Amino acid sequence: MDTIHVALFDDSKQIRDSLGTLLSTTPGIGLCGCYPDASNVSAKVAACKPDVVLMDIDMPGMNGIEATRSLHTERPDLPIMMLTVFGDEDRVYESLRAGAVGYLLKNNDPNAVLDAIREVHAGGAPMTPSIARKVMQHFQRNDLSADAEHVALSAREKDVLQGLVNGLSYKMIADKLGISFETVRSHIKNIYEKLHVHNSAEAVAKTLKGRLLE
Amino acid sequence: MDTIHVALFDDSKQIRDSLGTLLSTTPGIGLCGCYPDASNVSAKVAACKPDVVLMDIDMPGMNGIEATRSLHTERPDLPIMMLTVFGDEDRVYESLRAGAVGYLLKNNDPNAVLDAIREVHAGGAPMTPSIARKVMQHFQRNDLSADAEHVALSAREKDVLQGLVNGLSYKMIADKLGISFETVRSHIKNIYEKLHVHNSAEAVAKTLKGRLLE
DNA sequence: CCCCGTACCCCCCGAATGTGGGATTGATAT
DNA sequence: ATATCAATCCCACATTCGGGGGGTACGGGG
Repeated sequence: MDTIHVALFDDSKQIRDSLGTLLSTTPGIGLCGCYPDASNVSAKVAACKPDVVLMDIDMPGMNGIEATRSLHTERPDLPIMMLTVFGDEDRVYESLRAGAVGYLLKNNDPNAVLDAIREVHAGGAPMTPSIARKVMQHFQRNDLSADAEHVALSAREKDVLQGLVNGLSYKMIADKLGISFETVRSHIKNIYEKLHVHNSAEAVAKTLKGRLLE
Repeated sequence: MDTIHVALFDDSKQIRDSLGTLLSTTPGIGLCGCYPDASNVSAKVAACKPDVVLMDIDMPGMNGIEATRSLHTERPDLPIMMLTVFGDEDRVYESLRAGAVGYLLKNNDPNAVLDAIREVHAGGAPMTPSIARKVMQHFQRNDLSADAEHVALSAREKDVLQGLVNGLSYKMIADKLGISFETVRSHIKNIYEKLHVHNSAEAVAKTLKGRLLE
């Protein structure tokens, strides 16, 4: 399978025509679907089976961000790349949060477009440095609190802690793990001591902020 | 201030010489410090006052990742860029988590190095698509749970919830906010109803996963 | 004017939690 | 072999929570 099948969503006929032609005439890349809007996006994608989706951010009806969110929820492994114009960083950022893996500027030169498609298909995430920086800020923000602590929890303690994070009561954790209520309490005591906390809320907060369950 | 001051940490004399020469002879960029190791990194940085730090990942003594973590904790706004060799994605990724904003391949051509420095100084985050994809995966992972919910908490409810996240008991929250214990309980009850949760652990988990306090 | 949401306060009661002791296994390290 | 430690279980006790009521005051919309 060496041809990358691409589906294109864009309300501008001009873009569809120019990008569509580019894609279908490039060896190794094929246009398998071309749509002016993203309504029923999952049905359309199911019909044309693309390897990569190009999605305009601005579209009438269902906009590209919502379509991306919906499609990404359903098909997390299908890479979606946004099409946008220069300077629309906020919405690009929103799109990335919604599940897009990268984006393309519409006025990019044809080679950049093709490169980006190949890159995405190969598992990359093309983006400009300024967007990457925004992403990085979110990415790093959490590590401030529990940075160096690196607590060593046993496997069983992690199970119990995961239960707490999921909002389960001691009894429910016991049932779920097939152990006794008292054992859960024991584990919790040990966990609290290791984390230096005194209640479940603080334990969960420390767990999530410090990514102790990864 | 149009000259970008760069500090360079690398244990290889060859790299220090070649990169150092490149940096000091380029208009608009200046080398303000050049060190073979990252011990006492914050003192060194305080001494030479760089705008951008270039940090080798591999160094004897304190390695570049730890140095980055320490420096980033102390000076979150100082951009740090890692120096590495091709294929070391895991450690690049770790570095980004530790606070670096991007990285450079050591065998990059000189123009790429200079471009990256300028980009970082301008607020960008240069990285290759494959690293960006890794970052994106972490970035997107959280939003799955509480995506569309977007609960509207009142200002006071957020105060109380913040208290829970900080591990405070009802009584401590009451003291901190200068309201009565019973009022805290009222707020908590309302919060639980809005979040559809039944205990503090679940509330904290939902809050942190869904970013409800931003 | 009345309704609704917000913030604030109060009571009761049963269930859950936090903390302080234990104990017993089995595996692993010394 | 002996110590250590994770994992399992148990009890007792005080405190905290969670859910159910109830209330006042204030302000903005309908």
